[in-house]
Amino acid sequence: MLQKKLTLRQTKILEFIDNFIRQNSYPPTIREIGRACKISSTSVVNYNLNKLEEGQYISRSMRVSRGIQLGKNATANNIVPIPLIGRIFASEPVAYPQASTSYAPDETINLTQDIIGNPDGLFALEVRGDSMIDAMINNGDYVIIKQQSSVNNGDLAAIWLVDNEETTLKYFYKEKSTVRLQPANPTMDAIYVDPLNVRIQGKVILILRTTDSTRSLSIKED
Amino acid sequence: MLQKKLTLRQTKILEFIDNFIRQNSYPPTIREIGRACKISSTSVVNYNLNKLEEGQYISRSMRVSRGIQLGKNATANNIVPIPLIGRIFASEPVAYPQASTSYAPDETINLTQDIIGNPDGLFALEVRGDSMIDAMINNGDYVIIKQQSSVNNGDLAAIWLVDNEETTLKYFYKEKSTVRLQPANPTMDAIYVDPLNVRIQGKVILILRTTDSTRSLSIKED
DNA sequence: ATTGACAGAGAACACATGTTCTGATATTAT
DNA sequence: ATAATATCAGAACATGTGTTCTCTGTCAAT
Repeated sequence: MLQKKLTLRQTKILEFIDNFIRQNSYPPTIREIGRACKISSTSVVNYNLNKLEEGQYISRSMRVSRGIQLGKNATANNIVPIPLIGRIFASEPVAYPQASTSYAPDETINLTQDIIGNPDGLFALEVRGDSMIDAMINNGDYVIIKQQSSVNNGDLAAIWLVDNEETTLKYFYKEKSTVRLQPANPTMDAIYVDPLNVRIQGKVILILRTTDSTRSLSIKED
Repeated sequence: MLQKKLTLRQTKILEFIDNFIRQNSYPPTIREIGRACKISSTSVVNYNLNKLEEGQYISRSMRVSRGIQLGKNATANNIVPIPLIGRIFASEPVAYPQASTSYAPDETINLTQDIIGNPDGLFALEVRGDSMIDAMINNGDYVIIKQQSSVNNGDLAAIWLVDNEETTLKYFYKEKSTVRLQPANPTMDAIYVDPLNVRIQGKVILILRTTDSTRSLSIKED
């Protein structure tokens, strides 16, 4: 899809719509747009809105007041709720999210789609204890993990070590006959384990750390 | 604030508004609500909307079509755009966001309000190089900082060291006559500096790390 | 210079929409 | 039971709001 060039006025209108929705959580009317962008005529606003719709910057619902939505060529910031399904301790397995269609976990972490990308199969874990310090992850951090049973070389993965009966977060490298697990902290040495000993639980997508001790990460609870 | 009990009709209305907004990204009109909830009279819808507003489930903009927002007793996840104003290098000062009213930065990081709390005075920095590794912050991480000229003891702060001419992120402790800057990594020692040598630039609220190498943190650019 | 496409201004129209009034019915307290 | 209060229905009203029409001005191509 060719991205059409916008006139100065159209950019101004688009920005105003974006800000207006962010501020009021409902879209502006044609006249409100005109007032903000110094356009006296409603038809001119209407004209430019149609141009914006042609370029997929917005989409309009005809004959509907405030019937403007931001299109895919504007900033699309959908909120994605990520279920917080547990905490990583040193020696406990990670509980998987049940594949229930109507997931309604007690706690969720809300992020925007532009940060986490495809939200499918994502879940969040809270890190407890210092067991993950070799991955440069602190006590209290949240890790957002994409659930998958294999990862590429170099990915930071959540790995269940069968023998040790513990989950660690390390960079994964498959070598000839062993698996090298490289801590993120360069001052620490890698460990080498038998492939049969590793169960890949997922790939770490994001690490979230709130550093304000006066208020912990506020999470929606029921 | 006491949570008022809702009638069946009010719950139905609230649910409809929630779904409608999720689907259309603009709020419904009074008549649309009435049609969906089988209420023939607009005044009855209006009446119940006022009740919902009293209970903080929604808030209304008087005399505005579709002037309904979900209140704090409903699910309220406002997206907060945080301007990305620069990158921390080892030996460069941090540029502050200009206090322009019409802020329209080239790049923003979008988070939800429940994560970052009060969005005032927030800005984001990208960490470049390994200079922050003693704060357990990696190259490529994003730090979200609340702009303030003083911090409490124990806060993780962005500090400009005048003599060294560099910005570091360290835990701040004011002691009798010196300032102790404690790295987050417990294997590293604290440094002690003269209070006159430190310029507090802000307090670190959040650290964001994308670990997926195949896709970097996508940020809105113009 | 002439044309045609594009952008804009202003006015008018039709209808959508929030508001308000009167009165009826249900629910609750005393 | 009776009064008081809450909820509802219907209608009427004023204004908000999208749409459309005509006319004007700008700018590039011929």
